[in-house]
Amino acid sequence: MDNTTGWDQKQLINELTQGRDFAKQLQNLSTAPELRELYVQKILSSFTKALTLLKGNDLEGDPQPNGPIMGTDSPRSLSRSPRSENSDRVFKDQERGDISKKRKMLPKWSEQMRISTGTGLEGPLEDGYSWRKYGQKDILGAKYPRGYYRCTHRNVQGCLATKQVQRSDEDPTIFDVTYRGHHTCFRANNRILTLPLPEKQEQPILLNFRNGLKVKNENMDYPEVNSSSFSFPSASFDYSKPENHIFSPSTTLENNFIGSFSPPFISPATSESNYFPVSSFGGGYPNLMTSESDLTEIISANTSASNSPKLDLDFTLDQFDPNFPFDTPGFFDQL
DNA sequence: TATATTTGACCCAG
DNA sequence: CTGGGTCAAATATA
Repeated sequence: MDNTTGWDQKQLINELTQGRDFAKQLQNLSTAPELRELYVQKILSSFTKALTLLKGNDLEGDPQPNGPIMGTDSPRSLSRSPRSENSDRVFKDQERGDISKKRKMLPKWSEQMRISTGTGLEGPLEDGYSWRKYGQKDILGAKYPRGYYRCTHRNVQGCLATKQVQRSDEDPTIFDVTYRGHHTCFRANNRILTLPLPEKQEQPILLNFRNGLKVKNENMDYPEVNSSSFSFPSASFDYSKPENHIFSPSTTLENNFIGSFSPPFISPATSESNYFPVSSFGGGYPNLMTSESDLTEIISANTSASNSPKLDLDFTLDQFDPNFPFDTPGFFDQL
């Protein structure tokens, strides 16, 4: 481990310690849900920083996940045609390398969701997006096969989002869903989530939120760190306490959400059209975050698990204010 | 018909 | 070489 990456062990320890301390404080907080969120924030920040330190700077790359790289589109699908016979593998060359790199760069995170058998919800696990299955594989040591899904709109809009669904060995009610890449397709307005057709889709979604299990950010390189990620029990969210919160309809509502770090605008539905000004997001923060996308992933994943789509009400992208107050006190704090 | 799933083969990273 | 991820022809479904 030559330290060429330049991460400072001391700093790393510091970050981790800080994270631990915040967690402790969080533990001791019996009230003030807002403060709790704040600490969760800080913990996240610390670990994110620590991760960044570990990864070193050579890994960060990829400042623009959805950038023009895609312009080269998938050489595979294009020149793939006749795979049979001879030829075919003649012209793979550099294009392949390109693609595999791309694949590696795609942000990845996973969620575990439990379903109750008998509700009729079994495989698909609706999450508001439309997926198309493109493969299934038996995984070594796993009892159940893993399903591979990609966004339905890949061809039309080049949306590279994919997910894998793996049923747990011992607990068939638990599905491990790993998402990879952002949705770049437009089609998904929150409407889809907010007013999901009849009931078929609604049920699963609600179920997810009910049991909202855990969400973890996965960097592949450090699985151990990931395993220490946070879980958000169903009740991580109680705005049932008016207390001194001014629960006024418009303004405060937003504030409230933001303050408690549950930005509705990053709900699973909106996150795909996630082209909000990144600059304002990571602007003040150097390259501490591996990449904005990474962070975004965490956020969206979290919200998807703990935030009911019903809460989105009529929130639409149109309402999204580009001047979103990221400067909310405590937001990423000193990140 | 068009669109989605199934499924065996292909390809690449480790 | 092996295992995991993907492709695309065949098949199923609307």
